[in-house]
Amino acid sequence: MAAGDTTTENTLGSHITETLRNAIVCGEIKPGTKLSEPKLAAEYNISRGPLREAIRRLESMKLVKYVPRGGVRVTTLELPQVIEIYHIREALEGKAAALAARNITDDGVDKLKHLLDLAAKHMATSGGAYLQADVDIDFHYQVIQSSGNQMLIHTLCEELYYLVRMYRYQAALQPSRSQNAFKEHQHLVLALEQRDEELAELIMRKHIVRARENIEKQLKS
Amino acid sequence: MAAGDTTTENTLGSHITETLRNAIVCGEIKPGTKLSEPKLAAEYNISRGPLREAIRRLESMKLVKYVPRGGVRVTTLELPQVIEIYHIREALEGKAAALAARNITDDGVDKLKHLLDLAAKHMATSGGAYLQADVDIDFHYQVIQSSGNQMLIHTLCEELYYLVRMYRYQAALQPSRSQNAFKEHQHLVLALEQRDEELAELIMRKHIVRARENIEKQLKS
DNA sequence: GCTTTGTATTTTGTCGACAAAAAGTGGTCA
DNA sequence: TGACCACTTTTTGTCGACAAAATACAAAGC
Repeated sequence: MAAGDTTTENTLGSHITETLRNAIVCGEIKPGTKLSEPKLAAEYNISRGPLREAIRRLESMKLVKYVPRGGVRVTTLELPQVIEIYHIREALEGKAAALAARNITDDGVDKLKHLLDLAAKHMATSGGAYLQADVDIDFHYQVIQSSGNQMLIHTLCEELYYLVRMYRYQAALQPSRSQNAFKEHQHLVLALEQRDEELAELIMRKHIVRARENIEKQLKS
Repeated sequence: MAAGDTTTENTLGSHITETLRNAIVCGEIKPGTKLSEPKLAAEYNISRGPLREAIRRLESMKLVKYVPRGGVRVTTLELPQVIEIYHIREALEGKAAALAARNITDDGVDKLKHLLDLAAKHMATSGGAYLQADVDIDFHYQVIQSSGNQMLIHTLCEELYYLVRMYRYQAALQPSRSQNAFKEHQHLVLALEQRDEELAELIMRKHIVRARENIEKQLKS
């Protein structure tokens, strides 16, 4: 399983949160579906209390949209929303890269290099499908973690990234940009190794801008 | 009342959320306090159901910290956390300014100019206390709204800004930087009027960097 | 045939109660 | 005196039930 999974908390509420979160992210519960509390409670053999707690948490991850007295519906990701997300990623991950350049340890750099190695092997064996693999997301997670900014880490990894994953599952990105994306990651590691904050931020921002442009281009067909 | 207040939703849960949110932001419930569910429920004459819903929402605003089976405590803002927040603001509001330069209407520019006028009057009458007034926050809200990015607007205005306000209430910022901050706002409006994305982003980022540096300097005494 | 109105059903919002876990209390023994 | 243990109290997690609101549906009127 990829990075970023929260530890289980031994309570029904957090367990059902994870279950529903995965189901939504992976598309098992389709976008636009209305989440009926009685049905879900029956399905998972729990009462509505913990279920409502889970729904509130999914709401803060923006995976569902809640209308008072109207129930909740699974978020539908249309192109405009995806573009919005990528603008936020550009700003936030750019800053994360800058902070990482300031705070990353030699050990952290090694971890990133290791992930690049894994990616290279993966691309060699599976015909260049870098972006579809979890190793890409793992790379971004590692950079974010290296920023040392706890609130930034939480905002990105526990709130925004579930939406990113959700989009990936339903978009099934073409691997066309894999070669470029991989090289951009290599550049970023170089900048981080030199502790160059401005360059790291610039590279990360361009990386995400290109990803967004690729999505826009792709979704016009 | 300042901008950014959510509309009431006619449900006990959202009502108690607003009540508690205001109480925490204004410092009526002190940082570090444990929120006891039975006591709060008795105090506000509601059951624990809606109260728990409110707590989950406050959690997503990062106003309280929740430990499973350990209850919730009101967030304590120490200098490191405040610095983290300002780094995120720098990235997010910088991007908001850039998007605003792209999307703002002439009407939006007029609104910002009107806020500058209000600020000028306020400074003239109350001896330069610009930053302490809500008109400063209103200005930032208006810029963010002009970005047109709904998710960015929500992230900043409904999640991050309550923490910013909370810090303001407990820090009682000195008005020393008011003159400079006001001028920086003027510069930003100029850039927005010219629809210069890069300049708007740069000005906003510098503006927030300076605010952060001011806080760091001030809190070393 | 389409709209509208009134009824039935489902669903959400809210409550009070119980069980398990945590925190607090007091007493015993080294 | 201080550490450890048993017991009590409080608090959290969970459940089932009820009322109001929303939805679905059927019959009546145009």
